[in-house]
Amino acid sequence: MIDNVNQYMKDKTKLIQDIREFNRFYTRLIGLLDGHLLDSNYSLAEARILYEIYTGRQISASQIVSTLSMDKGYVSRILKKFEKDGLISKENFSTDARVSLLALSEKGLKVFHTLNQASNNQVDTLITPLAITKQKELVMHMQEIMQILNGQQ
Amino acid sequence: MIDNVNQYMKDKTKLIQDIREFNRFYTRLIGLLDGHLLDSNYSLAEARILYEIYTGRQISASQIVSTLSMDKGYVSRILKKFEKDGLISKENFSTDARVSLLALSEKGLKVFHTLNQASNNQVDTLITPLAITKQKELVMHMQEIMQILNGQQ
DNA sequence: AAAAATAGTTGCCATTGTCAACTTATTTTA
DNA sequence: TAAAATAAGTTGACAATGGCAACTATTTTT
Repeated sequence: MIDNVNQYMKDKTKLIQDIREFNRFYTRLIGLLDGHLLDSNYSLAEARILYEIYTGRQISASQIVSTLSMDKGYVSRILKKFEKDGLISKENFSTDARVSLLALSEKGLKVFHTLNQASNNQVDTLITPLAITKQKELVMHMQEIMQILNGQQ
Repeated sequence: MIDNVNQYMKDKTKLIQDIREFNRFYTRLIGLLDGHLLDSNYSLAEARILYEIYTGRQISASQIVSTLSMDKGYVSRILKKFEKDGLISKENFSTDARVSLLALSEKGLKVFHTLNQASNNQVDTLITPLAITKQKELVMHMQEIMQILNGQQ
């Protein structure tokens, strides 16, 4: 009985180590990918926010804050910069005057597509050396991980 | 023929989108894990360097620079802080006077273990809700991803 | 032996990010 | 329904992070 508990603990410790190895691996990988994204005038944080606005269409600042776990002051400033650069438009949310809904302007969409294309190219470069079957396996494993960690997709 | 090429492009575009979705997912996850690590006096960059010294034992600054893709000036400063805090010792490398070999001191080891334990606990919390079989599957998928992206493990 | 390259340090500086206080609007509670 | 609590967003102040280039001291290359 005690031995079973011990064995369980050892197994779990091993699993935790393995997960952390992956985390380090992927931290490095993402660091490389994101680092070189910075040929543009936009930082990683900015690109992430831009992405949220793009997919969210009519998203509020506080939604961005919570999905990206960023400081609201920080997000506020970035949004201000986006406005100054003409990347987004704000619209008053009908039923709550505290809230503005954000959307990309023409120009914002253009900037987004540029960044997006750059990111696509990086991932393309990453997987191009792999056989197509390997590429598909890779994605499959990624989706499984998301499924497991999310409960569902 | 042309159709085959088109189909191939479409498939690849889809794969790239899927990979980027995972990257965003994992960026958020790692952000959450690392963010809360900062109850300590050490930043993520510092923790990563500490980890490299721990596992590398007798590692040089330039090795850290290259494995973590960090600026050498930045690394130099962090190492100086570690020395000031008494976390590391430097030893002259016999055959090259430009190089020092770094190792954790007693105290450095203690700090490392504290940070390490905190990280372990976070991962533990992450996977505890999962059935053990799911935990094992999770790790398996992670290892497959590393294998695929690294060519070999 | 001169030139080029490498390891590491330092100064300078811009960006990034955190925290708390504050305003305005909304929701909850008594 | 008035007061209190909460939420959205802004702003000021400031610290932490990190990039870049110049520099010294070695070592390697030509």
